[in-house]
Amino acid sequence: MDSGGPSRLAGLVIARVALDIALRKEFDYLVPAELAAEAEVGRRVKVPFGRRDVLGCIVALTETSPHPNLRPITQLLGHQSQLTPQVLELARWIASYYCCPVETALKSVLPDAVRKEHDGWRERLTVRILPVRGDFPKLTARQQELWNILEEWRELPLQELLRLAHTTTETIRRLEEKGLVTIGSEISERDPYAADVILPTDALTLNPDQARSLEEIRGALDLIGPGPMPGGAPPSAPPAKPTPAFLLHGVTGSGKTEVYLQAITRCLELGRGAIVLVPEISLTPQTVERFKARFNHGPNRALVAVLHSHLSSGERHDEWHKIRQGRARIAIGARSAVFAPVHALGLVVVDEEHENSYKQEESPRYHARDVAVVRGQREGAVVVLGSATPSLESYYNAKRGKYRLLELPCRADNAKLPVVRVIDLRNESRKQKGLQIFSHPLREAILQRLERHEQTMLFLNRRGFSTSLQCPLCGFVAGCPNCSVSLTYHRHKQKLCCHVCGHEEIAPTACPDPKCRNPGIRYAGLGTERLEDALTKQFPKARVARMDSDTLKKKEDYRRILTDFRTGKIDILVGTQMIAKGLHFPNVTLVGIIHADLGLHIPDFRAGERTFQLLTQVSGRAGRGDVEGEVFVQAFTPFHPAIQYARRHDFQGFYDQEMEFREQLRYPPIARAALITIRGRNEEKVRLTADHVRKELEKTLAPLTDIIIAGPAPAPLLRAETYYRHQIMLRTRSMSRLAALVEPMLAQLPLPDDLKLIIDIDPVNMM
DNA sequence: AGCACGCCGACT
DNA sequence: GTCGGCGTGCTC
Repeated sequence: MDSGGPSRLAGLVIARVALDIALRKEFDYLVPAELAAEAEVGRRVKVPFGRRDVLGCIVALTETSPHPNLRPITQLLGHQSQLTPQVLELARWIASYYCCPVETALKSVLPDAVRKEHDGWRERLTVRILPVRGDFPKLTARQQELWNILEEWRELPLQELLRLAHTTTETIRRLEEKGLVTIGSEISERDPYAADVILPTDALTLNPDQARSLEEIRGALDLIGPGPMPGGAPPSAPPAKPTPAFLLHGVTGSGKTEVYLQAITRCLELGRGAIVLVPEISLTPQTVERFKARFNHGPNRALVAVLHSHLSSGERHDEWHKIRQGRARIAIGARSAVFAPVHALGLVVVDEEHENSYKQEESPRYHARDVAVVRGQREGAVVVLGSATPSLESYYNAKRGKYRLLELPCRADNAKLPVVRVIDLRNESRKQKGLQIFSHPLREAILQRLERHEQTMLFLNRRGFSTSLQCPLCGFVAGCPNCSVSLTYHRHKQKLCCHVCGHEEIAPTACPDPKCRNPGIRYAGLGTERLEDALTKQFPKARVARMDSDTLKKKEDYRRILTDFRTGKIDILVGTQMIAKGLHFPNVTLVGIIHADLGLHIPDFRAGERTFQLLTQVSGRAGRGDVEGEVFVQAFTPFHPAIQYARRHDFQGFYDQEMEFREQLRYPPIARAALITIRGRNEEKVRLTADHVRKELEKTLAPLTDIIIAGPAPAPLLRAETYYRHQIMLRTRSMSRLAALVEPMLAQLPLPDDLKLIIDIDPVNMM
């Protein structure tokens, strides 16, 4: 072949490959004839790259390439294409919308466990009985015992057999020699929930609101029609106009999950699969169990596959393949499960759609809820977003008809929403000498619950014992050496900890300033650790447990504490926002929010929205049985709208009020935002570069008439993990137009290599 | 991302 | 005279 011109050989197959390294460039390779039959778009490959081998993914097949001297693909990985065309297209959309290289988007779309060069299947030695030919050989007692067990199981992994029969490999070898069994290596699928006993459940009776919502969703599902049945008619063409996503706004305890479950039932009846997204934190055994209990029984075992970060790499590999091979029709998982390669996708549910954990805080900085909506649209699947406290973005979309609003205004069992009392901590500190952690009414309420053997949950969104360590004589405050925050005292560890970078140091007993050395150093501010301590002192008879990321060291801790609480071994559960999510315990009749305005004064335009959501969610933990619940909200700014609307369970009121503010300042959801951060160790350099980036942006974005460029300004947390950060915020009506202009500009912008530029589209965390 | 090529300072 | 610093550029 001549080496001067492009490769253009008739009948020759050329694969365009996106490599696993983010080069913003795709490379062409020859497909050797012996691989041609199997090479398809979406297949992972190993290719030569320079003097080494690199893994990548075929993104297109062609017959021509502008490049001479193509090298051949070394190897096709796995047994089938790992990326369905739909998921590949989704990755392309993510790259263009979230301004990142396609390679980066592809990385998120396939779990690491599936991207590896070698198959992730677990092979185990397995013992299987053989049909007995001729006379049954004579066996020793031990061998006979073993045979009896094997006759019952027919086939068993060697390790399990050893455990079951209390014997050794040698005995099994004897049976093999006698021709009774074979020992072979076989793929054995891991099942992360193997140990769980899950009893099947039937559909619950819906109340009228639930039934109406379900009818609407079913209607939309029927409209997209049946999926490809095995051997049946081909699937009907997707409707020309996709159904808008549903926003299911249901108060806490309104039975949203039952609506999802019954919608999924219809989806399965249509021969289609479903994805259920839940925030990582609520991906508890209870949640998974609820889905498995409804769908994982009868002839259709392994219908539900689970994807989340606590699985081992091998478990994740196997769960993913269950979905890819069509053995699982329902994928349930956190953020990245939105990419699950579900066959004939019919329904995507995003539970607690307002949750910030759906936003990935590293590139690609996608929002799983928004990706779900886009995926649904493209694949003609129905999307249901559910929340008791929808994000303003979603509610706004519902108001202007982009989503269809479904409402569940009542609790499913007709229980009343709890009575919420707001306590003015300013008055309390005047009445009592100094500030008490528990106001008088809250203390009385706790005592009452202890007497009545009812349970209490106390919520404080701050870990540790004290927020800061201060010397009252010289004014010294212990700060983090790497970040611009003060260190939190953790008494149990006897350490000062940075909640931003994880830095820890021994807690001093005197002022560390050599000129001061004052032993009267003070710990100020309140965290969950101190709250727990105060409880055990003030209510010595109460059994108290704390749940925050400090007490959940092991995988099982979460489950253990919740089980203890459920079974009544704990009277009072203290925790951070971890306890705000989806847990329901009928015996909890009191919820106390120790410091409601903690998150209210952080410099973030969503501070009010977050507080409203948190208060509403936490309040929702109270009173789900037949006893009415009571909530005490302690606050220094009791008349703040976020607190007052939450007190009245008035989402609509909060929305209207908050939207006025967003409209005035043209903040999301009125406009869309993008946050550009420049970070580096030299603050001056960061500042100057940020100024320069702004000038470049002004030029590039001139065609956008509605653009607002704010900043650069120091990030609210100026220094984090030793890096100084300055930010520029962009706002516009059309993010896709902005992204299309900004991405190429940033890609070719020369930056000093000790600086990094990060672009975050639709940012959630402004710090 | 890696790795080579390439052009200027302190070593055998 | 050579080893080695990391700037620039390339890999189908």
